[in-house]
Amino acid sequence: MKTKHEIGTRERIVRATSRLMQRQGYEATGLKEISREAEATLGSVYHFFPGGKQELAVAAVRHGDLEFAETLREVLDRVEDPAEAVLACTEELAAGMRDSGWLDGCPVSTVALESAGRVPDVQRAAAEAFENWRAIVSAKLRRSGFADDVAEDLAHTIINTLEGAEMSAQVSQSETPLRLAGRHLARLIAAYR
Amino acid sequence: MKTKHEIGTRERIVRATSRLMQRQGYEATGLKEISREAEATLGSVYHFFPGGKQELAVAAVRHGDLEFAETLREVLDRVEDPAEAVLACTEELAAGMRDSGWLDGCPVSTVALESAGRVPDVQRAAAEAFENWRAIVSAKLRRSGFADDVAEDLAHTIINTLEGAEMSAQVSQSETPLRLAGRHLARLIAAYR
DNA sequence: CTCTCATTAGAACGAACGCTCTATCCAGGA
DNA sequence: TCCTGGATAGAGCGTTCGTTCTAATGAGAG
Repeated sequence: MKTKHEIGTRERIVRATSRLMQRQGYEATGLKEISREAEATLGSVYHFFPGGKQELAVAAVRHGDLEFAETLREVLDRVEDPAEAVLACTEELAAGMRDSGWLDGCPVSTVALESAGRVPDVQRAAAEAFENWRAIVSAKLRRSGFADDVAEDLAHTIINTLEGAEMSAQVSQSETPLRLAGRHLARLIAAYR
Repeated sequence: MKTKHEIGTRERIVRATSRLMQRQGYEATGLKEISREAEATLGSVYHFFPGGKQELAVAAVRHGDLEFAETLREVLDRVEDPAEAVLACTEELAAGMRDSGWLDGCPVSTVALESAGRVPDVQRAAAEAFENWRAIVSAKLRRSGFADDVAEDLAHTIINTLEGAEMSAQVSQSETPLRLAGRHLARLIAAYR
């Protein structure tokens, strides 16, 4: 049975992996570091993830996927107008980034790039994350009256621009890229009205 | 003296490092692998780069910076209309990505994300690369009659959207993100005319 | 109580890591 | 001709890597 009141060991391991890989990436994050951070032993890590580091990274990417999907849904539901809603997303991202001292970027993108062409399972999980986020944005646009194909296409660029601006903001330690992305995406959405 | 006819050892090392880190990132690329790929010995690597892996990564990022700056300038000079020119950039990126079997993404972004908050020298070099590329796009927009501040701001989002779409294209192994980015950026530029 | 098995615990493995070090090579100047 | 110093060469340093393995633990079922 699961430990009743406190958080389960498996979940602690996944969260620690996600947090560490968000900040350091896949290669720079060691299993001993993960087990230390999760307050679990190496034995527990391999008990829950017999597939080792790769299986662990897939779980971490899925965790980051769900995590960001939830905040994305929340912000998009809070603001009615889709252009303003996307703008609100950039504010949210900028705030999170700044508050972490420019340490917490996208929980998926670093691992995604490192795994591309090298660790297929992880790459697939990352692609699924991007696709999930895109679907959330696409649904919002359709709810706001956009035609299906326009919404699908726009959602691609919205997510990708957010990703690019997030990376640029982190590397340059400035909110400007995200603020400009918000303004320009709002204008783009308005242009397709 | 430099070896006369053939390419210099130092240059071979930088190119090998840039190529390997483009595909594998900073952490996954070893110094022995670099020296093997560059057909140089470890002694030569440390002779030219006494600062070790970090100094090597800075040189590799600068190399990727200049490399992409050149193709960017070339494409933007070839097509007069700025919206069509940006579209041409996405075609160029899509072609390069596809032709490499989705292995060669942005020569800077993977290393940029890995180094963020962990290897300041490399992070700075990556930020400078993004800034250089932005300046090239900004100059093109100004040449096409855009006001200075509009050009500066738009250039930010153009580069960041290209980066995001490039990452998405690589991870999903599809040209679609880049094609859509081109179409939407063209529309955005037209909206600011 | 005893049995059972999911879970915890951590020592140990071979391989690879970044880096240091000494030795050698060899073209150009004196 | 000898000397000098940039360049090459690679063995080996200590450390850490991902992984494997055996043993202990401990709560619930019978």
